[in-house]
Amino acid sequence: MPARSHYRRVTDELRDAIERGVYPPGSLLPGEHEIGAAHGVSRATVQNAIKVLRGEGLVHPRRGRAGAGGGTYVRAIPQIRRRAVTRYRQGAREANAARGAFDTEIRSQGMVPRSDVLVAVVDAPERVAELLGTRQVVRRERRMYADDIPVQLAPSYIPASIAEGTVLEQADTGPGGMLSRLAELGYPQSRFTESVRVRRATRDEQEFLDLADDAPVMEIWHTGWTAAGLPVEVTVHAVPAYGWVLDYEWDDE
Amino acid sequence: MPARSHYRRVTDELRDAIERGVYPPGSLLPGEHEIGAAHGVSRATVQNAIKVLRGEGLVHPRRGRAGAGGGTYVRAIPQIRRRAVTRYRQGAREANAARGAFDTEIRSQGMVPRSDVLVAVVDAPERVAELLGTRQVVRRERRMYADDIPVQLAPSYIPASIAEGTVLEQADTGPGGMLSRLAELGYPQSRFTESVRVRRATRDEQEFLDLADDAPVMEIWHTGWTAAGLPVEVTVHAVPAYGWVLDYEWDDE
DNA sequence: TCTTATTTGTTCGTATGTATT
DNA sequence: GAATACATACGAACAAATAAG
Repeated sequence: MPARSHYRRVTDELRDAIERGVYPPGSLLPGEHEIGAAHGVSRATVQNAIKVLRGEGLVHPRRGRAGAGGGTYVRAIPQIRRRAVTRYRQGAREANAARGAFDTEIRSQGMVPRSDVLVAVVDAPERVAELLGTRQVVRRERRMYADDIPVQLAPSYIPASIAEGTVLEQADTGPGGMLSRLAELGYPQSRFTESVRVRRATRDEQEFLDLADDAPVMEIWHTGWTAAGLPVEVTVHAVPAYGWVLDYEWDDE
Repeated sequence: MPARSHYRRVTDELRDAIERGVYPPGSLLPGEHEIGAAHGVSRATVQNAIKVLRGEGLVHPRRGRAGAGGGTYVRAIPQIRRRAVTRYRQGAREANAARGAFDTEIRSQGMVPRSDVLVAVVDAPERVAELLGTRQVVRRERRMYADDIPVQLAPSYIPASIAEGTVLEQADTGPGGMLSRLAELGYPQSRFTESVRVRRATRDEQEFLDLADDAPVMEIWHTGWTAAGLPVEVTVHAVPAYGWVLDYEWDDE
């Protein structure tokens, strides 16, 4: 009887318990020995089960003594909806003095947005250089949080010829964010292309997003174009694959 | 320096070997004992490594005697690009007597498309009923292949009031596929919405797409609307998360 | 600062089960 | 039935991380 192997049964039961609130977000799962005893299986089997949940980003173990620090924690997974078409509209970006699309987006879903930015002039990665047609770029590396939970890592690239020496090299780009400033600089964007794929998280992403090392992320390559067909900005969004929903809409022709 | 664990090292080396063509698609990896001997680790460690590759859909073990059947196979992962906006245009769908969007899409990428369809009148799943505003629907369950490799599972739902007794209940919907027939029936679609998320594969999907049971799939909810704002078709595409790239494009306002 | 207790992380060896030819 | 190779499980051991004392 293949039925269901032990570790899958344990996986399902733990997941179920988590989803039904027996172990609410932020709480601690019982220790591995304890779970094993409760289900009548060995610790190795419990670990197999937990490994699956880790890959799903549902739990998040830390070594160390229980009580403080150690144990396997249930993660709060913010389910975030990203409305690609509407989020870039000027009205949305600048509503209530928001600092751009992410700000508005998170707030509209009842969470508190926060983000850090690291700016530098760098050599563009190959694919970015191809898209922008130049190697010299200003990189704005953003790390974003919702309710203080890391939810997105997104470096943006703008040709240095456009951004260098402007407000785009500062952390806070003001109301409406980067797109509003680019428009003021003479590069209003009117067309967007996005490319979505799923891949394993990189080391950096694992660390920042607190993901298991075989956890999937969605990678969104976003390019903004002027009416003349000039690409002026590329952003590579990386988000935990299980935590986001991407919405698109368009008219035929 | 955490000093990579053994199984991660083995994972990386196997993945690297696969990507560099040492083990080409369709070929057989060495047995688990053999890999273990080659890397100086136990079989359990090798299995940990292979489990990761399985989750990525890169390999695909089968039990049974070597030489025929048994062993761990390297999967041919067709990398497929789905151009959401262009694929639904009439010109694209009907080019060269194609049977719809998928046909054209796969052919344009140098592969041979094939698909099976199963049609039935059913009660719509809840979310579908909400979207279409009716419970009675015709379901067209499509299983799609590229170069004879299963690449997509996609049930479509059309209100029974529209589809029942029409060509839409037949397997082959003719040149241009479902959308062209719906247009002829008086329901041309002019607006589309899509919603993308990542989730674990269901049992059915695991089996058909030949995925590990914790493998991620991308789920694309596609809705087609008439100019009057009537939803006439919902399709839920499920594809292996690591094998597809989704392209979108739109103009601002 | 050092030690210690606790908890997860990795590995091994071994055994048994299951699918396939 | 026999042989092969993957699938799961157990028990044990030690490593690494973390915090408390």
